[in-house]
Amino acid sequence: MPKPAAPEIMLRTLLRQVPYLTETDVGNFTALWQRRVGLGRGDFLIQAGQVEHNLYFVGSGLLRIYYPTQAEEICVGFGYANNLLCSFPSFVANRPSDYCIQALRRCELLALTRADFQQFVESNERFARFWRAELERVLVGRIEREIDLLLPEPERRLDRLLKRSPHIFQLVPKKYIASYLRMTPETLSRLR
Amino acid sequence: MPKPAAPEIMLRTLLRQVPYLTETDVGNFTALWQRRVGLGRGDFLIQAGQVEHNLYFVGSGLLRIYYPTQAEEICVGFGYANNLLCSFPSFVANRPSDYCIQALRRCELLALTRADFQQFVESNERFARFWRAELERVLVGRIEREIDLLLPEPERRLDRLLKRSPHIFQLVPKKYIASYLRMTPETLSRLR
DNA sequence: GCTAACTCTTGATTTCAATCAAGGTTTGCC
DNA sequence: GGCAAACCTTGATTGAAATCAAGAGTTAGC
Repeated sequence: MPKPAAPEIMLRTLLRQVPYLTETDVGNFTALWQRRVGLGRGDFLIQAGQVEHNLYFVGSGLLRIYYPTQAEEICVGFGYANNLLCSFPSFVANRPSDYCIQALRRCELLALTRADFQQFVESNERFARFWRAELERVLVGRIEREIDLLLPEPERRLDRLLKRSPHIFQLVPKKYIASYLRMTPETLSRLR
Repeated sequence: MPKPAAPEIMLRTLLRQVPYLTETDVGNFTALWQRRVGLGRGDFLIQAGQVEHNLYFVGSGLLRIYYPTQAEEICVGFGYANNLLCSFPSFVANRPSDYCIQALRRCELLALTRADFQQFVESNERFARFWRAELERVLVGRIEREIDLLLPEPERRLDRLLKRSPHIFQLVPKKYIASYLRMTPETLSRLR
């Protein structure tokens, strides 16, 4: 296996794929991601009630985003290597998070503050366009995910996830996938 | 009851609330909404398989957005007066819609083509900011809706909708609300 | 205003996923 | 490498919501 590239390199490489961002844009933006965050298994990136002040880039590791209720913890998403991650409603509205984000294994992240991020978006028209496209992409993903959750049959929900994100079955412990699919680990196990 | 204002007036009035849009921005934008669409009860604004070329503004009436499956029609949202409406994934990605949008009663809409819309967003930085803020707002709404759907108890799902959107219980036939809440009309009825 | 279609409610029964329980396996950590 | 904790699977039972069914109430359209 190749040694994973440093997260900064990977972030820069990914941004260079965006055709309308200039090399200067990419350089200026990646320069803002100064803070490195390391997490061990079980550590929290954010707990419910805290305000999310940062956007993160996952260099390596795996995290889960969950909504804690009195009865249970409902898994609503995962953080993978080479993806952005934050408690989004808290980040954009600057209000306490309803969600917890927890490392499921050792993780390495880069962090960028909301203030730096917002200032950059406001000051760079091309980057604003990039962010708009990202928002649209994520929103479309959420809308598709809504269908997954509305299907009454556990089997159809599983089918859709298998089609859309087969890789998570290799990465993520089944019990979290079960929660994400709104079923018990037993039900998921029996469907396989 | 006051006679409802013409949809153009209402659209203009709403946009004027946005502090960073100038009067000229508002005027230029509303001028693009030329086409009026009238629908009768049961008519379709779009059917699954068609590509959504328009963004709509609902002047009056009520519509449902649903995902048709072989077994059933799953309701994923509603269109109300004074709101924007479209089959979003189809509209932004220019691909066939997975959804149908149907009038539940007589409706009056304004339409704007994707081309006109995109061109305006690209050409007006203030408006691009407005659209970005809209995307963030809608995305946060979707994320909250996801929790609603993940709650295993029908009662808790109903509770959350009652808190978030009590008005829909006055506007929308219960059977569609039941589908939206992932339960049968019988279950919804018994919970009340 | 009348009629027909649609809607909502209530009751009886069935079904399927949750729960409870236990054994075997894998993973993480010292 | 070995131990402990976490994880996955399988089986038996339970329970809550779906389904089936019927009747009352409401709405839309002529």
